[in-house]
Amino acid sequence: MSISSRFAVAIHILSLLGMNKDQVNTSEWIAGSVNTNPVVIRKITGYLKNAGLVHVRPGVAGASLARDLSEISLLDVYKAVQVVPENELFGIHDQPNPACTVGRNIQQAIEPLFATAQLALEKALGNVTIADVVSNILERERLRSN
Amino acid sequence: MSISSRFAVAIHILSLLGMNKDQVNTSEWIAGSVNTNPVVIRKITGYLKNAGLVHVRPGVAGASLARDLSEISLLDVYKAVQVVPENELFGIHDQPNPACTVGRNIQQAIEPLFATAQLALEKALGNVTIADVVSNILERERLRSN
DNA sequence: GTTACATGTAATATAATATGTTACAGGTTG
DNA sequence: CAACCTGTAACATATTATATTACATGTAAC
Repeated sequence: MSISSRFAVAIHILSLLGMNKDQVNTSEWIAGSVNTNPVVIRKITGYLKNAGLVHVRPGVAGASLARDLSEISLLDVYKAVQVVPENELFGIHDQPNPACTVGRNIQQAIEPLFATAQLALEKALGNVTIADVVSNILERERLRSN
Repeated sequence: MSISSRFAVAIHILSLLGMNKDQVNTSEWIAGSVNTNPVVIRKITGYLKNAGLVHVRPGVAGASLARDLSEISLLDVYKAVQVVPENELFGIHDQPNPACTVGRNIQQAIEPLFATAQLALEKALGNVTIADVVSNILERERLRSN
């Protein structure tokens, strides 16, 4: 099973906001680019707002960036949209048998190992910003027109 | 959402097999330690068998290691039990709008970034073996008895 | 202040998935 | 043959992701 595409959609949204700073980006308009329902966009935008990444206000059309794209890492977005429960990228089976040596120690033995792997993932996400994503998009667009 | 605990259970199983090499480890016995149904164990053991990590035969009681524990990394197990579709740790929304600059480039722009993060995760998992896990378990067990 | 329109959010529908369980077919050993 | 195990299909249940409808609330323009 994969990590929710909500993460990818959030990146899509932020890229749009960065490229259309002078436009009014309504949830319906964004939904048209992402190809989903406006409510889905509003929900995700809500996560981004709570994380302080975008500005949105009830009744006022459009979302806008709260920070420069170069100051929003993929990790910021990843955490904002909560696609993975905090420190629980890897699920652990609960209630192993305490009467067994392995059973009564496995959870604590595994936990730090999983945490290390998770941190490696997060560090990689922290090394990239949405500005990088937009640069990449623009580069690809340039190549298309040739 | 977290990665299936099937991964953690598989580590549990292999740890058991390593610590009880002289015993006959039936699916029912293992299930008792993991605290689940024997069929679940047999299913996971099947994955491990397909990956060449354990020996099991229809009709013959017990599973056993096909390799030394020090030669089974968490990454081997992770891949064996297929808790994540190949190269798709991160889900991507499909069919973004091709009429939009972002829509028609976002997938290809994001893909390599996600791949890099995924590789970082896998590399971390590759650095640890089941032997390390068992050592950790034994160390914790020693501390308990003091 | 009322009209038009946008966001926020609850409620619901549907599909996919994880986990557990029953049932049983087929293999192996004594 | 008898006892027992693994492999696996079939099914139940719970959880989750995504989409959708409906509507309450906020804002701005006229």
